[in-house]
Order: sequence, then structure tokens, then C-alpha cells
Amino acid sequence: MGEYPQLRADPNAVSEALVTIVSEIANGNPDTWEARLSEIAPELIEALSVKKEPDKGLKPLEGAETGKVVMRFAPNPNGPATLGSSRGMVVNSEYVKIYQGKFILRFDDTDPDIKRPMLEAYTWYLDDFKWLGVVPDQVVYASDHFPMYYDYAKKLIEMGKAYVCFCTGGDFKQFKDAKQACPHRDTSPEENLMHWEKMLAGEYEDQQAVLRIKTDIEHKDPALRDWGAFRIRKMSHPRPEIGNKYIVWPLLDFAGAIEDHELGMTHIIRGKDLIDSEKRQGYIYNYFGWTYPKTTHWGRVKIHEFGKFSTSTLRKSIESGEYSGWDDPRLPTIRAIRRRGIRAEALKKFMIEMGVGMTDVSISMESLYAENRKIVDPIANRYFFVWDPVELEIAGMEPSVAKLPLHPTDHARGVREITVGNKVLVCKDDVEKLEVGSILRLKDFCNIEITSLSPLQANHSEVSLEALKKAKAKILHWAPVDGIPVKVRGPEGDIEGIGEHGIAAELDKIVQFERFGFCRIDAVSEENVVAYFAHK
RNA sequence: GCUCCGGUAGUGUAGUCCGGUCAAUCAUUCCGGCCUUUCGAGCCGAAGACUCGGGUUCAAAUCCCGGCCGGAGCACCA
Repeated sequence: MGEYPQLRADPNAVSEALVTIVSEIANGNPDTWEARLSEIAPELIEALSVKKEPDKGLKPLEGAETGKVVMRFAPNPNGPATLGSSRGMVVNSEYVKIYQGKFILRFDDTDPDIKRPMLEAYTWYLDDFKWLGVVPDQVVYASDHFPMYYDYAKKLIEMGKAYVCFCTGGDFKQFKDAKQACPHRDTSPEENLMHWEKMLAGEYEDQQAVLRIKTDIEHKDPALRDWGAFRIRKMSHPRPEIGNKYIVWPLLDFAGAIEDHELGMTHIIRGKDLIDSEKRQGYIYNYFGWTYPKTTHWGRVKIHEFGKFSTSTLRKSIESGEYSGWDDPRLPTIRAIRRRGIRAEALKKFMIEMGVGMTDVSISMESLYAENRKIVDPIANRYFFVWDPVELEIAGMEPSVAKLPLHPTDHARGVREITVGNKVLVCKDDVEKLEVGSILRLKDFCNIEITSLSPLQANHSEVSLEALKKAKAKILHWAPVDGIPVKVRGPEGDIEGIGEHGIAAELDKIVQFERFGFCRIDAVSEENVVAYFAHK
């Protein structure tokens, strides 16, 4: 009826007719349905075989024209990119790709104090983008643009739309909450200009004055009343190019507003904590007669596996040595998951499928791991890694070379060879479930029967495959006694054991340690191998 | 306190703008089975949701009002 409005005239008749028709159809069978359909609506036959596909990927951007979209990702580099930030990196850049627009990476680095930028983090962001396969069309440093900000500030003062306020934070809040103008609000533009020059010249104390944007002091939403645009902080900036050049710092809403206009931004997607920014910045846009970009906001992302964490507390934990660095496998940073062997494609897909919604989401790493597994499973070579190794002696075993497939289905990849004497290593976990008389299979090697638990000994067994299956014999992985020590660093901590020598040839590759999980080989030396655990 | 926003299976999402094709999509997780010389992968199957209450309507996940729950902003942080 949505499609044929004329039917709405008599909905009851339509529904009665439907009942009759449906019961008629129910008496038929699929073949007659299809025959009848080709009579009355042959064009629909094809639709029978088409599965209903949901909309995948990102929804169209409102008002977006191919070739004209300009978007940005604007982090403060006060720490490395996290899984949370990657949403902005992926979604913004992906939209730009769809519309063949321009993507800008802008460092919003104008707070030298509370969220002081970290010099290394600038590079890390660039590096993480490279990993994602995204090349920003332009990289912008807000801290390069102080003169421009000052310029616009001056204009606003001259227009009577901004004033220098000497209230303390608390005093101003009282005025604001009471919808009252503070004593400085009605100062003349000339006088304000003078105060502003003095601010810039360093004639006022740290935090003695702030430049405010005049909005509507009686606005029903207290968040929008006369907001601060510049403050005085007599501090240096971490970038050597900036250093001690400035003491009057623009705040986010001001710097962001100017930047977005100057850079010709057409669309902005960001967290919903910035939802009021648009309204605040809207005043500036109105004063200058600019058009605000189209905005979209998303909710907070929480990850089950990683509790709450803040960049500042994390930094302390790293400095105290609790974590090995910003890429410690226990951390939700991009650097960490990269090191663990999560593929950029998996992260992208994961973020894109999460879409852009205002609801707060609470996600599990499992979904990301599932995406990654699909990518990595076909390419990862298999190896044995025995944790908590225990020696197992096999009586009467002649030294031999075991040949094992590098991949269970892709046989073209060839085999790995392990030289074995009459002893192998097996996991303590497995040993604990054994008893004398247990028959089991050493994977891709031989069948054995346990003859003693302490010391652990076994006889070579000639049971057939069928008998083995019938007995539901365990299949154990194993390692040569002279194997290479392997240390696996993972979200749950470190695990050490012995692996086969072939692992040493897989530096920087992702492999699967059978019955253990996927790992990225992070370091190889004469004495040992360090692997980072990705997921099961 | 003031202002704004949101609520679809365990989790994430599609559908909500513009009511009917929704007996509600897809993915993940969990469970069962098949296959397998990995406890992996794959294949098959099953389970699982419209926050609640009113209203409008022939018809409500969809529109309206109220409640409940959750989040955000009210910084000289971003």
C-alpha cells in the first residue's frame, strides 16, 4: 500500500483479498508458483534467486558531491592513536575515498599544558595512517597558525563580537549560570583591542585574562553562553619550531572553527562530546557569514577487553615500567595491535561495519579478531610451539626427520622438516590428562602408547588411523628437544616455551602456533624468538 | 541544577527520515552436527531483539506524548 496509494481507499478489502490469495497459493507448490509468476510478472523471476543483501559499508554522506568532499581527522597528538581514534581515521578517510575528495590530517596541538602534545606521537599518527593505507592529501599543524588565529580574533573584537574577560573561572561561571553579563562584556571594541594587544605582549599574568566570544548570555543552554576562545599560558610548545613563540593559546572551539573554514571542510564526523561545538562555533560562522560544514556525530566506544584508560594514566604506567611501551600488547593502541599482527584491512572492515551511530557502543575484540582470522588463516604458516614443555621419551624410536605441512590445506606451500631423536617435548597441560596405556597421536609424526608417567615414557604404537579415531585418541603437537626458545607476549601476559626451528625464518610474518593461536614473529636472535600474540 | 542526544538478539549493525514489502538484515558470540592427523579453518543447523506505558491509524520498530534507562555538554582540555 505504500507503493500503490490508491489501494488505501479500502484497506479492509485489500486485506481480505490477500487472505484469499495467500490461502490459494498455500495449496500450490514451488513449481506452480514459479510457472505462474513467469506468466504474470516475468521480470520478478530473477528476484527469486537474489538473496536479500543488507546495505554494507558506509551510508551516503548528506549533500556530498563526488570530487568536492573535504574531510579531516583532527587528533591532539598527546599520545598515540588508539582503537578508539582509529574509528575517526578509518571512517573519515574512507568517506573521502568514496567521494574522491580531499583528506586532511590536522594536528590540533594548541594546548601546551593539560593535553600537551607528545613529539613522537606526530610521527606515530603518520605511521599509523601509512599502515592503514591512507595517504592524507594534506597534513596541517594547528600550532603553525597562531598569526591567523590572532588575526581573526582581532576582527571579532573590532566587530564587537569578542571581549577580554578578567573574571576568574569561578566568577564567570556564577555570572553565566545566572544569565548575567560579566563586568567586562560591554567594554568598547577600542578598549578590548588594547587589552588584547597587552595580552599578546605578555603584560598580563598567566591565566589572568581570556578572550571570550559573545554569544547570547541568556541562552537557555548554559553550554553556549559566551565561551572562551584564547587563554594565557606562559609555557613552551613541544615542537621546536614553536617553542616559546607564543603565550596566548587558542582553545579548541576557536582554532577548530577557523581551521575548518580555512581548509574548506565540507563534512565533519566526530564524537558526540563535540556536539555543542557546532552551536558554539556557529556564532563565529554567523559573524563572518560562513557556512558550517555538515556534521555527523557518533557515540562512545568501549571495548570489553580493555577497561577505561586515559592517555595520562597510561603514560604514568609506561614510565613506571608497568608496560613496556605504547605498543605493549596489553594496550589498546594501534601500535600494539599492529605489532600483534592485526591487519589494517581487518580493522578497517570492523570500523566500517560499525558504522556511524549516536549510540554508545560496547564492543568486543572478538569481532575484530574474527575479521582478522579470515584474512590471516589462509596465509599463516603452521608451527609447533610447546609451552610448559615436558620431555617425553619414546622407546625404540630411531632418529628420523618428520615432514609436516606448512599449511593444512595449501599443500603447494611445502613442508617443514624436524629432526627427531627418541625424545620430544609436549605441553605439561596435555601430560596431566594422560594415564598409562593412553594411546595418542603426535601430530604429523607417529602414534604412541604411554608406558610411564614419571618419567614420561611411551612405546611406538602401530595402531591404524581408524582405530585411533575410534579410540578418540588425542592429537598432540610437539617440539624437538633442541628446539628454539620462544617467548610469546600477549594481552594476558607472557608465555614461554620451545618451538621448532623453522619459526626463526618467519620474522615479521604472522604464523599459527597450532593449538595455540595466531602470532606475529616480532624478533629473532641466536638464542630465542619473540612472538606477539594476536588471537586464537 | 540547566541543556542536548540516544535506547533493535549476549555484542555490533540494517530497517526509523517518508507507517503497510518486518513473521525484522547481516556479522560476531554461544550451542549442536559434519569434516579434519590443530582444541584452528570450513560447511550445515539451532537459539536469540524492536526499553516500557499510553495515543493516532484499517495498520506502528517506524509518527505523537509520558515514564524508565543510558550518554554528552555546561573548562582558561581536546
